[in-house]
Amino acid sequence: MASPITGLGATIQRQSVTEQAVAALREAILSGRIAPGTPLREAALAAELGLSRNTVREAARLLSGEGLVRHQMNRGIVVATITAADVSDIYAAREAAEKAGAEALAQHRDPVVYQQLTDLADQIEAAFSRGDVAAVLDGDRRFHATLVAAAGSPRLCRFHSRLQQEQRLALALAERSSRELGRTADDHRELLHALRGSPARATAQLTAHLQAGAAELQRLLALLAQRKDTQPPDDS
Amino acid sequence: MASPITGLGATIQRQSVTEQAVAALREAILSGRIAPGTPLREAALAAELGLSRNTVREAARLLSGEGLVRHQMNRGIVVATITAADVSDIYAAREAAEKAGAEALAQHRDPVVYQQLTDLADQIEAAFSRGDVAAVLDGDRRFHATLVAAAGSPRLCRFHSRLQQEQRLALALAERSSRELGRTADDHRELLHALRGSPARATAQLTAHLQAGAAELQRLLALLAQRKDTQPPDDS
DNA sequence: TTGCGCCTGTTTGCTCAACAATATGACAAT
DNA sequence: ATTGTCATATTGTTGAGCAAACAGGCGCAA
Repeated sequence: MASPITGLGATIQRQSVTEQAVAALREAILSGRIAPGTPLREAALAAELGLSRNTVREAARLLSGEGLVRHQMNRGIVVATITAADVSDIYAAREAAEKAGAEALAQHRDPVVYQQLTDLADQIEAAFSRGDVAAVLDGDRRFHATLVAAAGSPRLCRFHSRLQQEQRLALALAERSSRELGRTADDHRELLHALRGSPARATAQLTAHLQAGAAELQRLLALLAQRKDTQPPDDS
Repeated sequence: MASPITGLGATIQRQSVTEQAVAALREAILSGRIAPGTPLREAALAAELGLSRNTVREAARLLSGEGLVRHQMNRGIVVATITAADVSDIYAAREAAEKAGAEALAQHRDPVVYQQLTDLADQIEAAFSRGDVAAVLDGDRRFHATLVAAAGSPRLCRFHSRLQQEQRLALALAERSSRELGRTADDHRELLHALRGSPARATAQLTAHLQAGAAELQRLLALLAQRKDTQPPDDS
């Protein structure tokens, strides 16, 4: 209707200051530069980001919708913290979403998706063998996101990516923490193989994969908590 | 830890003005008092609600996170509209969530949940037989919410209720529109029966139930759109 | 010591007023 | 019919400001 010339649809998009603030804060939080539990002082943020307090407040409301931040009446904004209960909840929800993807994939058997998954499994393995933890985690995220995308539901994808975001928040501190994720070596290959098989096998393997992941994250979380308890004064 | 006396946990909670505004707007939107597609003028809203424009903006950001409202850069806030594509998306996502609930239920077979579902099915039937459309729809929502709750994942529940909210938005206008939902008579009894049976039967029936619902909503939506096209000047 | 009220600085919740940038619709010019 | 121009409405964002709520320290009484 409006653009019969070329496929240039929604290419142009400006970013409001608020949106930029959201992006900046999200990045800072997810990268672990702002630790979970940290109170966010509005005035300080406004000063640091070089914008008004009102704008910061709007940004915070957006982030609150993403679950990265929590508002406490008259007490301000706090970076969300992920408890053990949250972790199991997140993984339960992920399982629901990814099972939908696996089932859809088992039906349409789209070769493109399989190709993407194979590539990602390769990338993960490569990253793993060269000890690039961040790349492994990123690959893992994309692998599972692709799986969910196979269901073809944008809302499910958004939900899932929100879950992944929260999960990422959980290990924001441990992001570059050693080889705790030893299992991820060829786990994805195995999962991919199962995804090529019968639906039952696929979902079973998926469940196992996720439960292993959840358990591992739980363990890592407990470890971190313990470390925090042992050496409270860490300021240098 | 903090309240060892009685189960009074988070009973006390104040509502900020912003939250009240959110509640008021949400109610107005879901009840159909503000039609989908309506632009929300900040100044007008501020005046009507008796608060500042900035607060309205914050509330809008919150609602945007709920998907009830959309922001368009320099063009303002618009009540979200649900397209046919959205409807199928919503139902696909709902299916994923509710299947998780059905599977969990098939495992633990919690009699309490079955009881709740039975009660709700009764309520729905009663409401249906006395022609109370709103009550039928409400019962339907609660039935499916209870099913999802059986999975025991708060995040999944929130996601599902958000989906239901969007769905509700879709038929905000048609809420009291006749007996279009004839099928809902004992459909839930049937579904409940299947939920008591094997997991396979349960999910199959659930899929059927939801697809029927989606189709019906699509039809109703098309009908409304057509009606809109036929008599554009409806102002009396 | 423990518990209590009181005071004080800090931070939030919210308002108000203002201004630049942008969109929108009408109108004139081509 | 298309384009340029312009007035108007609305948004994006700022900055200041104030009342209320919180947090922590201090002193006083039990």
